[in-house]
This record gives sequence, structure tokens and C-alpha cells, in this order.
Amino acid sequence: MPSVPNISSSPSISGPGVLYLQVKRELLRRIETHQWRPGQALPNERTLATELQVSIGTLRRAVDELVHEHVLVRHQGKGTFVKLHSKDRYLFQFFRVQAHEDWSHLGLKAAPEYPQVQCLSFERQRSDEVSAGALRLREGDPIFVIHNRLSLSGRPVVLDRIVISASLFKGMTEKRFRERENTIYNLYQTDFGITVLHTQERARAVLATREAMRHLGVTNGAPLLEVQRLALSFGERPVELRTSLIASQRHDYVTDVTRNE
Amino acid sequence: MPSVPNISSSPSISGPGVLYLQVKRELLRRIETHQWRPGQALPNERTLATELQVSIGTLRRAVDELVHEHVLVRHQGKGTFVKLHSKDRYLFQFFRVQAHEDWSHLGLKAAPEYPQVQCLSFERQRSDEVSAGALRLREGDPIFVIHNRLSLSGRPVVLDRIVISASLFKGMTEKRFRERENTIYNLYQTDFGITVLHTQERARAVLATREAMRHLGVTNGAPLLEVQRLALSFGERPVELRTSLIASQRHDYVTDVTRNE
DNA sequence: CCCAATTTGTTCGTATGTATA
DNA sequence: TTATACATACGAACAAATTGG
Repeated sequence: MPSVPNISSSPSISGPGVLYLQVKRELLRRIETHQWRPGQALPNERTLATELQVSIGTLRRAVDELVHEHVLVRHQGKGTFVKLHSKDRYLFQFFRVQAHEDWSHLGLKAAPEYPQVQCLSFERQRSDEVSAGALRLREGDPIFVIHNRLSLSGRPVVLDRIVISASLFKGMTEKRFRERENTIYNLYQTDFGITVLHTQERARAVLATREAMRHLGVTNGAPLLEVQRLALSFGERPVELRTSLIASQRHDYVTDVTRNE
Repeated sequence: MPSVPNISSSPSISGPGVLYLQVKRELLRRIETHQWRPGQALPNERTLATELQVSIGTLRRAVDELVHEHVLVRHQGKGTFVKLHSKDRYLFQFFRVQAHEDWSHLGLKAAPEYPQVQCLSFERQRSDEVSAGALRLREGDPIFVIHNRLSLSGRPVVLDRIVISASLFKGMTEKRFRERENTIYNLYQTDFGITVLHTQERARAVLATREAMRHLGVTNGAPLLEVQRLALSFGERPVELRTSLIASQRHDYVTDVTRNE
């Protein structure tokens, strides 16, 4: 029913703008409010289209965009599902460290290696100005600060400092963090209902601190890559601040600006 | 006419697979072969659909994807055009150096600053193993090697070493390069018919060489960001190898992994 | 300023193909 | 085999932006 001038005459969708965008917002709303949970199937297209009182083509266009944004996945013959964070997705979308290579490979796209993760420390602290600004907290709000060391082929390569809000991740404990069976983002999603959709990153070159030297086994004065990553959820809400120190003697930070979309 | 079992019964499209993908390939072919040149308008949708003997919806789906891949642009009421490289696009898609910022801005997306480019040298050389491998040349093939210095707010920040094939950019001269009125990628496109579609980049941290110190005005032993970029055209053909040394004392290398599409 | 022609943008509904269980 | 669900293709109707008279 909702043509553009809509006064919420139906139990379905409303709001200004183009119809398929209204549908998209409604689908997002249901996911954010956990009416549909990660891994769960949506109603089939005809049912959903009928319920939202739009044509099946309009519904498909809204779903198309959410699939493209990694929020939903479709499987022909099975259904449409809220996307789950998996190790594959982590490798494909979020882990950008790879061993050096020359350019002779090109289209090959060597499948990146999943890192071995070692948790060095897990602490409850109070946020400083930087983390509060990034995570939209007040200074002094409780946070968790986690240090991880990532190794590739048995060699330590990355030192991560992860900061998350304690109030957002209510019930987080060192035990739950250490004993997760999947990626960290999968833990956020399945245990805390927080889905990381994309990240903003800034890289710079720094000199190794003594602590970094110790954990990464690099020599004095070695240059390191420092990557600041802010992970964002629905509505561009920041949920994690991560600082990675990367030993780039044998590894690169890779960005494949392909379809960008 | 072309249902999937098609034996090129028409003067239009053919080939295996899904119809809209056949259409997309045909459109790409016409652009690559310069039947349609950058900046030029395509025939309107109904005309094109009729000529290719597909429905307007199928044509639109093919065009949709090419728009998403930055190959075409559509303007409602005007037409569909082969996309031109502009400074805006350069800033938006390819220039990733920005002044330091804290995370308190977020959604603001400070419009990046267009750099002031100074050409330090332009030489004709023979390709070594690395550039030959990257650009799919034979070792010893003629290449152009260009050094640029990029400044932001009057301060030198990036040192670029650009390598392109002399046979691919036939007719390139230092004069034409220096006196271009737009971006380098715009020059490639308008003067040589070579369109850069996307890039693959690898970043690492290095120590400043004496020459880099001199050109960027950094102190001894300063860490620099080294970014290797391979620019690709249609069919993933490599067309430019660029090595950037970035003084990251005041600036970052930014990757906003947003819709990634 | 307005009108009309042109072109893309959105929405609708239908029919048929293909993958899954 | 059958039923279900998504995938593709088609074409019609109307909306919105642009341009030129």
C-alpha cells in the first residue's frame, strides 16, 4: 500500500523516500531488533512481499542491497538468511595481512592464511580520551582491553590491542573470550548480538617499542606498520577500536580495491 | 532472441551463460574497443534493448552492474555515459592519504585534499624483473619511469615512482605528461585510451633512504609507509606499477572498507 | 515561466528456469 | 518425483530529472 505519501496505513512499512529503501530499512530494523537472528531464515519472498505490501521485485531489490552489504545471504532453493560471521568472512573481508609476494601472480588471489591467535592479556579498565572518543563513550566509562598476538606459519606477525565497551558487551569475561570456538567477530555476534558490518582503518609507519620488539621478535629500531581500526555495526555505531602493530619484514598489509562498491 | 542456447542467430550478442551477463560483456566489449569513448553517451535504453534483442529490464541489469563498477554513469533525464576519470573520482577512489585525525569525527568524512603534484623526473628505461613481472612485460622491454612528489597543504608528504610500459603508452612524452590539465589517470584515459578501473595495493613499513629523506624532509631513521600499487584496466590487465613512500608523521594511509561491494 | 519531449528511475505483475530437500 | 524457494527474463505503467522551445 505504501506509495510515497504514506501515513502508515498498514502494519508494515512507512517513512519517506523510495519504496525499496523503506523496505530495506524495515528489514534492517527487524535484524537489529533481533526479530531475525544471525543464521536464521527469513520468510520466503512471496510471503514477505505480501506482508510488506510490495511487489516481489521491490522486495528483491531491497534484499539485493543487503546481500551486497553482507547483511543477508541467499541460497537458491533454500532461502534467505541473516549472515553469520565465519572464519571465511573474516579472512575475506577483515584480515588483511599476507606474506610478501611479487606481482607475478595477479588473478590468482592466494587464499590468505588464518592466523593463530594467542591472548596475552584481558583487563577491565576505564576509558581514556582516545577510546572514549572513538567508541562514543564518556571518559572513565568501563572498557575491556585485550592484547592478542597473531602468528602466521608459526611466526609472530601482529600485535593487537582491542578495546570494547564493557556496558555494550555486558557479561563478557576472559573465560568466554578465550574459549570462543570461532572468530572474535563471531563471538560478538552470537553471544552479544553485535554484528560488525565494516571497518574504517588508518595505517602509518612507526618504530618498534621495546614491548613490541619483545612480542614480535624484531630487532631494535625496526619499522612497524600501525593500523588503527574502528569496527562499525548497524547505523554506523562504533563497537570496537583495534590497534594492530604489524611486523612488515615478511608480510604486507593488503588492500584490494576491487569492486569497492 | 538469445535464450541461453544461442548460436549467434542475431547480429547482437552471444556466448554462454546468463543473458544479462552476455549483455554486460557486449557493452564492455564496445567500450574496450572504443566504439563508445569515455564521456560519450550510449544509445537510450529502449534503443539498446531493441538492438541487443533483450528486454529493457535485462539491459538495465547489465548497465546497473557496470555503473556499480564505475565503468558507466547514468544521469536521469540525460542518458548513460562512459565514465570519465575526474579529480573527484581520484580523490574518492584512489588517493588514500589524509592528515591525522582522531576518531571523534566518524560520519563526517572530511573531504580529502587534492595534492599538489611536482614531477621530479621522467625517464625512458628498460624494465627490470619486478616491473616486467607486474606489468606482464618481458625483461628489458622499454618503460617510462616517473618520479613525482605530492604535497598537502604545502608540505611534501608522498614520493611516487611510477612505471608504465612504453609500448602501451605509445606517444607518451615528458611534455605531455607534465602539461596534462587533469589527473594522471585522466591523461591515460583521454590520450591513450587506457582506463584504470581498480587497484591492488600492499603496504609495509620501511626506513627512509637518504633520497627519501631529502625529498620529504624527514629526519634520519624515520619510518615511512611504502605502498606498492598495481593499477588494472579491463580484463584485469595491469597498466601501471606505482611505489609510494608516505611520510606518516602527520598523515595516514586510509582504507574505508565500507560497502566493499 | 511553463510546456512538451526525451531519458532514466521505480514499481508492478507474470512466466519460466534452477537448485534444494 | 514433488514441493519449495530463489534466479532470470519480460514488458507495462508511471514518476522524476533534464533540456529546449
